This record gives sequence, C-alpha cells and structure tokens, in this order.
Amino acid sequence: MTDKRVERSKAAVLAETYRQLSQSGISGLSIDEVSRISGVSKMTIYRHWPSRSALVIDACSRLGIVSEPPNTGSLREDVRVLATDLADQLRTGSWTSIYPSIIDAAERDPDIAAMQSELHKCFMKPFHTVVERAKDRREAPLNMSADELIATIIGPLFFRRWFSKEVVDDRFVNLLIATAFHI
Amino acid sequence: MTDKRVERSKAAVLAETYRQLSQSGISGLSIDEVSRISGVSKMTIYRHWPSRSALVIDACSRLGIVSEPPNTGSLREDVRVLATDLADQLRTGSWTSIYPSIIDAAERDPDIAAMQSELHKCFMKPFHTVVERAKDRREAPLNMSADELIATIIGPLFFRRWFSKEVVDDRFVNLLIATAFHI
DNA sequence: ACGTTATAATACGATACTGTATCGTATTAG
DNA sequence: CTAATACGATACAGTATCGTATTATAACGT
Repeated sequence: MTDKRVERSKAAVLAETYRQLSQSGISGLSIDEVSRISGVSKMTIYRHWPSRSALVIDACSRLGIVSEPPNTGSLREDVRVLATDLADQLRTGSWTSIYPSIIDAAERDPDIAAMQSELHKCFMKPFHTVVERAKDRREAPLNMSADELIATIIGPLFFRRWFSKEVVDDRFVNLLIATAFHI
Repeated sequence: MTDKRVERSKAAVLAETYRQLSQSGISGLSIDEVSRISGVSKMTIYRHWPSRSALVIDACSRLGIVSEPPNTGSLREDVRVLATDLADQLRTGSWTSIYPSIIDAAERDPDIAAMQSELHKCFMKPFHTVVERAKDRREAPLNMSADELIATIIGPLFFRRWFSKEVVDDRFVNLLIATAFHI
C-alpha cells in the first residue's frame, strides 16, 4: 500500500496547485502549468484526480487547518484569543488570497459551495467550542447566540481584510470584543 | 452628437454584460457570447471598449447606485434605516452575486482593485453622511470612529450573506444596532 | 531478480476565447 | 440629398485550455 511515488506526486501537485491558487485564483489555475512547474506529468494528475474541478476542490479543502481552541476560563478571553489569532492570519495567511475565489465560485458552483460550507464550519468550530464550554461552566450568558457572536466578531474582521482593506490590528479586535460583550 | 445607434449598442452590451456577470462571474464573461446574445457585433463592442477588461470594469462601475441617506435626527435611527435597506439588498439585489467576483479579482488585478475601491467608497458614502450630520448636530459621540461603526454594522451583514450564508433579517439588524450603540 | 505499476514526456483533438480585418449595408446628421 | 459613420456578418490568426492517447523508462513490491 501507499506507493511512495503516488504520495510524492500527489504532494507535489497539491503544493503547486496551492501556490498557483493563491497567485492566480481558481479561474487562473491551469493544469498544464501545474504539471509543468511541479514536474508531475499531466497524465499522472488525471490519474489521481478525475477533473480540474476535483483537484481545485481537493486543494481548497485542505485550507481548513484549525488550531486547538484556548481555554482561559472566561468566554470573553477565549474569544479575544481566537479573534486576535484570526486577525493575525488575515494579515499574513496566504489562504486569505484564495478564499475570495472560493466565495465567488460558491455563488454558482454547487460542489464548491458544499466545500466552502465545510470549510466554514471548520473555521468556526473553535468559536463554537469556547461558547459551549462557557455554557458548561454556567458562565453568565450573553444576550446573543453563538452564531450571532461569531458574526459580530468575525464579520468586521473579514470586512476589513477583503472589503474596506483597512488595517486589522489588535486595537480593532479589542474594540470588537468590548462591543460584543457590551462594556 | 450622441448617435442613437451608439447609445443603443452600448446599452445592449452593458445590459447583457451585467446579466452574464451575475450569472457566470467575471471569469465566465465571454465577449463572443455577449455579442451573440445582445445582437451587437463583436467588432462594435471593440469599437466602444478597447478590451474585455475595460468592458468588465465599465459594467461593474455601474453597480454603485446610492440612494439618498435618511435624516431622522438620530444617528442610531439613521444607521438602522441604512442597515435595514442594505440587509434587504443583500437578500434580493442581483449585484450581490457579482460583488464576490470583484473582490476576488481585486486581490490580483490593480485596475479592478481601483474600481472596487471606488465602488466601496460609493457604498459607504451614506453611512459617512449620517455620521457627519450627527457630529454637526453635536449628538453624543460614540465610543468609536465612523469607520469602526461601519465595520461593526456592515461586516456582520456581509458575513452572513457571503460567508456563513445565514439569514439576514431585521431581527439581526436590530441586534447589530443595539450592540454597536451599546444598550 | 523480476513482473507490476506509476511515471515522464509528448503529441494530439476538440473547443473556446480574444482581438483584428474586411466589406457591404443601414442610419444618422447637416 | 449626401457624406460620414456606425453597424452586422463573417472570417481569421494566435493562443490557451482540458482531457485523452501513446510509449518508453524508472521505481516499487514480493
């Protein structure tokens, strides 16, 4: 099992696909170029993925790398840690230049929409976890649901990264936390 | 001046371009198909726009239709009206399926990034207007800037329309208003 | 050591697209 | 009425893409 050649080829293809996605977006991805630059034959690519779409979806699915959620004992501090980490990723993470392509394609392609939905669940998981823990601790409940809290924290961060293109710094994160937990 | 043939051609091309953009996104737009369906010759299209990109940018630039900002005498109510209207557009407006394409392309194409920046300013204008008016009225200042207020209100709305795909209803708008103006 | 199998290299067909060129016609302005 | 010009139809060159087919080579498992 697990032929080394297969793993090597798959890894090389996925790495180059990822690089090209972040550089050119989904619509700019070319199998010919992936093949040429990765050194993996096009035939081999089509042996492992049935179509261009399948490769795109496979590569994008791997963006969902989630770290362990914090557990400070306070929901507010947990959320602050998560939001600060997200803000940092929005400034530096290379996936942030791929995600708009996914959002765009999801608007029309059902398969990509399904993948985006999974990815989204992945990203939101830590937030749901810390909210659940707070409930288990019988912490004073917020005046909003977990989904609403997530939208009010993450929404403005995404807004600044992709829409207004303003800076996403810790000061802004703290403002969001203070607002959501209404000082 | 203003040959009727020119105006008719331009209008037909822009209309079909808009339709195709909302159906297939920027990368799915084809000049051949715009020509075929609109009934305007491809040569004529290239007579009026120097390139495909120019047509895309011209068509997208026209998304910025801004209505007159409200003037209720209260910043909070003004913002509520604007946010409610935006929420309605996010549910029904056809431009909402084009905008992700713009955001995506802006990530890599400087010309589209410039257009998106203009479009964004257009969209945000009414919010800035009502904030300015509140300042002029010497209304009790918020504990955040205009840009921060905009991000905390619009961010979550955009988040739900394009990322989490949850419902964007008036109840949610009211929650955002209440949170931003910290009841 | 040897059969099996993944692979690289390459060519290929089908298709689609952009942008240009040509040419005859229809419409407009003056 | 007439000259200018916008137009449609059509063809074309050049490029790019996907996905398949072929063939010889290299690596793998047993």
